[in-house]
Amino acid sequence: MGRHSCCYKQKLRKGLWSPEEDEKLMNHITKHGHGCWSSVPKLAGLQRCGKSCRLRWINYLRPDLKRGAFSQEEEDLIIELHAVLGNRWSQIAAQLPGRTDNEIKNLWNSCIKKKLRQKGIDPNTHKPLAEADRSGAAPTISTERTSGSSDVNPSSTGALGNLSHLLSETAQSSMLLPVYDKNHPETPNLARPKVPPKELFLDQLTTGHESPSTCRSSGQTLYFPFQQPLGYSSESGSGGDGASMNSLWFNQNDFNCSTISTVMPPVSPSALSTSMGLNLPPDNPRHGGTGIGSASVDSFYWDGTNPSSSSSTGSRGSNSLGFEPQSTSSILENSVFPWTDIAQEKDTRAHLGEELKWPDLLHGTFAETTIAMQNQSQSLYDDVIKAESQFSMDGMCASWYQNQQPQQQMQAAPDMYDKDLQRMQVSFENI
DNA sequence: AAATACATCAACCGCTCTGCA
DNA sequence: GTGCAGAGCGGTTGATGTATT
Repeated sequence: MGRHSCCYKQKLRKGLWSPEEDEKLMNHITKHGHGCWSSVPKLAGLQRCGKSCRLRWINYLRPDLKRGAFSQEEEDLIIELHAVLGNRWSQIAAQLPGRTDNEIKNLWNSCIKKKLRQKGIDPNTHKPLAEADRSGAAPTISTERTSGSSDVNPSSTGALGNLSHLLSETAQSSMLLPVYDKNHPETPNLARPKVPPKELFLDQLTTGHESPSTCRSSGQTLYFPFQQPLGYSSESGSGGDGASMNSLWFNQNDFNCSTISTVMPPVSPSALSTSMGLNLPPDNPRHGGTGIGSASVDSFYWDGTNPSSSSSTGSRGSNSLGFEPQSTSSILENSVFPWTDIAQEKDTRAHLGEELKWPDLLHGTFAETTIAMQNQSQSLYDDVIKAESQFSMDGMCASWYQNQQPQQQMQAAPDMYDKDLQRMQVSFENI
């Protein structure tokens, strides 16, 4: 264990940051931005390596950081995201405004893991411990870098692991997924959104004509425009008996769009209905989110070309669901992100109650709290914008995407998706 | 009150990825 | 195509705080 290469050149400080160091770094970045991190310590007058400065800024000094305890909603979201993403903390953190990957990682390792085990859930597989034991399978979400970092192993268990089942179920759930067909050049490739949109449904995947390999997130997350809340219990009061617990887990037989959609914040069907212009058939329990396995979605599409109409062209069948993308602010106003208020409230309480830390003094905790409250909506707005920019689907969003996305983001899209698409492709080949 | 165990969290380390010359 | 440097990520460690004995 040697000192990091960038620290060899000179004797650099290590360990905890002093208030003076924090202030120097804060002042420097506030005035000049961080620019090249390796030059920050020199410019800021710090005996630290750039890496250390970066870490300190990202994890502690950044003004948009949310401090205080995690809300239950945040924890639930982390669990759901972890089920899909594995130990990709940075991607999980991207879904939690104001939270850092380090913070989430610590929470997971110190707290959530334990809670899940107490509930009888294997934190690695998100399945009941008993079931995991029976299968004798190794944890599907590896914690060892040598085994391909922390990717979810789709060949065994876990949310993505159920994708094969999902694909086989798509006769009853023609759900849109980003797909790419190299044999069909006209197929809209997400990586090249200028190609005209074309609706592709999951059932096309099952024909073997389509590969999901264009669905990719690069340091980002897969996004799906709908969400069924998963049943991870907020409370552990049911005890550790996996059979009696009220928590739900990702079961291979239960995987469906709700599982995939866990990468989106929890959104109730009603919220979708009211907030996103999603028209849910009132008497169709399949859309009611009554539980895992009940969320199969019939032809479910997003008509980006006609955002004002919920009965726009392209719907398939009488029970097709047309929904329209509304403005993000509208979505927020309608509480599509239900944790927001709760988290804010809890965070505010935490702010008021907890001992002031040095950065709080630097920023002025109370002022920051107020500002944070004021900025929360904007922050979430930005986050959603970011999320929307990362989400793209064939046929569903291409035209909307073209209308909404800045040219820069469109150009960035190809690279955004390549890596994880490759991973997914490999995974699918192994199914 | 002291010792010990446990929990939490900030920071470090090594690795991979990416952009550039 | 190759090598280098910077950025970023995830795993791990160690210090500190808290609870328990």
